[in-house]
Amino acid sequence: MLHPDLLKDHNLRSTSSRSEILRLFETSSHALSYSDIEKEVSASFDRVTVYRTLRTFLDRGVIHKVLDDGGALKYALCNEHCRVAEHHHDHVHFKCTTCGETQCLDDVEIPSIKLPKGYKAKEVNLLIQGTCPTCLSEL
Amino acid sequence: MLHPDLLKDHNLRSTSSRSEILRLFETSSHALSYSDIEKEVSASFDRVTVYRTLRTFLDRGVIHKVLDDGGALKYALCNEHCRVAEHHHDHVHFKCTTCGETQCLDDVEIPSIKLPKGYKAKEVNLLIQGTCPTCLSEL
DNA sequence: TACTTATTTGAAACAATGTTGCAAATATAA
DNA sequence: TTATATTTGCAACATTGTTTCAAATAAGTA
Repeated sequence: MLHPDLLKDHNLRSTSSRSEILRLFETSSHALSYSDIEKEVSASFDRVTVYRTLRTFLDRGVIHKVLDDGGALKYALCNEHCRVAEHHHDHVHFKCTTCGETQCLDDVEIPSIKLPKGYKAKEVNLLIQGTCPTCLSEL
Repeated sequence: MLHPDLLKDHNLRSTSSRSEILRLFETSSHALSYSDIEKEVSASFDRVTVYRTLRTFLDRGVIHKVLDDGGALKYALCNEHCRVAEHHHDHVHFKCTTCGETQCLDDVEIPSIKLPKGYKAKEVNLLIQGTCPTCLSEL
């Protein structure tokens, strides 16, 4: 499941910060916030480098934003469905309000939404909040 | 359309900061961020009071959060559909990436989403981004 | 391999967003 | 009018995010 050439594929120079941060995304089951990443790499890289790496990954379509209704934005790896080639992006994320983790639900389709006249949609984000299977089973 | 007793209705003491901030929401056609509000009331009230008023309004169900994939969260007045009484909250918002304004689309229904087994939803937020009628007509 | 150049990084400074503790001020009820 | 619980302002702090610029480095070329 690892993509050793994901950087090259996106025309990005291979640097240790990018490889390391990419590895974090590849091995995480849930979306990561800046602070999640900072915790892991603060010994090796500067804060600013983390922010810049995230922005670069976003710009090149390596990761996408994951909405959060709390403090900070989160990010997750793009899959085949959300390549730049696609004419528009749909994302469904589930945030567990108990453990705080947010997962991409790639298999859930957003039914087509009928917008009022005059609105033109480019990107659709659905954030569902509730309790995840793990936390539900621990109640 | 103004609710002079919206504060009393929510068991909130009537203070000038609350009335003023509530008025901003009632007269705005789009969701407001902290900085939108701060711009209007900084001469009269302290920053902290604005943050605390927003939190109080959220806690009491006067306003709800409006997701944004950029800098800061936004807020908008709750309507009849999103009272605390309801067992769960559904929100549809449209953000125009040209003018930056976000509107509540109260008339748009979120079709029911089938979640994978084990997930329990409490709140659903749909953020649609694109171009609003006003900006479309100015192209 | 060594050189060249464009890109990336770290460090410092700054700006915006958001929270907490505490004393002073004020809304409401008696 | 007074008593009390709530709200406010202020100071201090914490987190999140950006910009500038010089130093370091990745990658292509001689």
